[in-house]
Amino acid sequence: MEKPGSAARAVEQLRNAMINGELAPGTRLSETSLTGPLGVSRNTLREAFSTLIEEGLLVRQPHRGVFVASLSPAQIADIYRVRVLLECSALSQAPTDPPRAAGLRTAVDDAGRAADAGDWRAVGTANMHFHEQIVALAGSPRLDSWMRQLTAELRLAFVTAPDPEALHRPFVAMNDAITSTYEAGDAHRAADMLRDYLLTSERVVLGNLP
Amino acid sequence: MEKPGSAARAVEQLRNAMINGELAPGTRLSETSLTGPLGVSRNTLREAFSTLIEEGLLVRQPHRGVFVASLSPAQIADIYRVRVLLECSALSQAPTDPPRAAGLRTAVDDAGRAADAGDWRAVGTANMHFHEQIVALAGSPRLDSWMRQLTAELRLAFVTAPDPEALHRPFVAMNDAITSTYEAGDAHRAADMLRDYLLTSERVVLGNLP
DNA sequence: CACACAAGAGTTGTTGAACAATCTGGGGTT
DNA sequence: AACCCCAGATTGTTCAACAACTCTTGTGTG
Repeated sequence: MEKPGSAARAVEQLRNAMINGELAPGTRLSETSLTGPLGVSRNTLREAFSTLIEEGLLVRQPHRGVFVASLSPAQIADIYRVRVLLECSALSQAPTDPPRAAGLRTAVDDAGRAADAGDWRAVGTANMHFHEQIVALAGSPRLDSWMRQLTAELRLAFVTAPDPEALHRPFVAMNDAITSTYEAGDAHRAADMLRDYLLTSERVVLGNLP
Repeated sequence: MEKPGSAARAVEQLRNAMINGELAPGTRLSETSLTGPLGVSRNTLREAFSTLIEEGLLVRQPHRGVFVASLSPAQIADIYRVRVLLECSALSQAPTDPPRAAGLRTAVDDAGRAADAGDWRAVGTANMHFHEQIVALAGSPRLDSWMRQLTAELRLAFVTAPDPEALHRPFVAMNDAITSTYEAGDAHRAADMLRDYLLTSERVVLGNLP
């Protein structure tokens, strides 16, 4: 068993609070007023801030404080540009003989179950997991880490969306179709589908901003 | 003018010390014994460590200390896999009408001058700058940031090389050729050349490990 | 009324010290 | 040689204090 350590625990709590929407983008995180609820000292809290800043979930304005990151349309467009590059490359170069679709399939199934239950936040989580699994096909730990960072940041754009169902539902079926195409051995066609998928996803996300 | 702040200054000093080879990979950085030379307190030093760990230049072994990262052959192979993906994509999709080769050209010139002077460390710096400029063609701030991180880590593999000339000299001419091909408007051929370039570079780096 | 400016409060940046938790190395025992 | 235990050293964490900076407020001046 791992022993998280106070700093790592604070990081986890803050990250979950942001993903669950309890901390809206743009809100200021005061150091002194957070030491109490998190039960850590100011120094440890600053260390937790540092890692979250490196992950892009927080931004620091010197001598002014740290704020929950809020993505501009330009930043979202940048994220999708990178996603197209990473995911399509990984999928089109993935082995097809045999295909390694186990991770994709479980993510798709999770998304389907969550959609049936109407839990759109869980659908979003499963969808992000699906895309992380696509990048995992490249077999690069570094790309995996970067992709996790991308999905974490992108979720900040989800929590403020007024219509989460519109944001996540259309993509469950697309995930299934892409996975099936890849399982059938046609990685390049799956990658083409994925590219279209990402472009429409970008439009949907940009259309759901405040 | 910017006012770096103590933590940022310590980060800069440590990073330069690593790039210049004064801190060999694998050496242990004791907290107490570094507060003196850097003139910062232990807490500030730990914050500096945190950022360098996030950048991949240091690694922390819990309750044992922080060490200068040393790249395993597998990690170097991973870096080159990612470089091929990023750089070749950026170059093949770069605009050719007109080509935006100004940044590339200045980096090539810098490398040439440093090679004439026999300053191989400066040649390596200019070469890394060349590749950062290639990724910059994609126009993505995020990719720029990731690429800077890659080059910084890769330099850790350079400082221990027994023959720095063999590590950097062959690539000055190749940079020139790739830039000329791109300037002539053939981005795809330039990308193909770059791919071969990177594969041979990987072999050279792996052959120059301790 | 509009505006510049100074004082004040509040927050962040940094330091130093203290204590707990953990690793390291050596000595003794079997 | 293998094992156990202990002292020393180092890291992990917290606390308290002060300096540096920002923002707000209030005041005086034109």
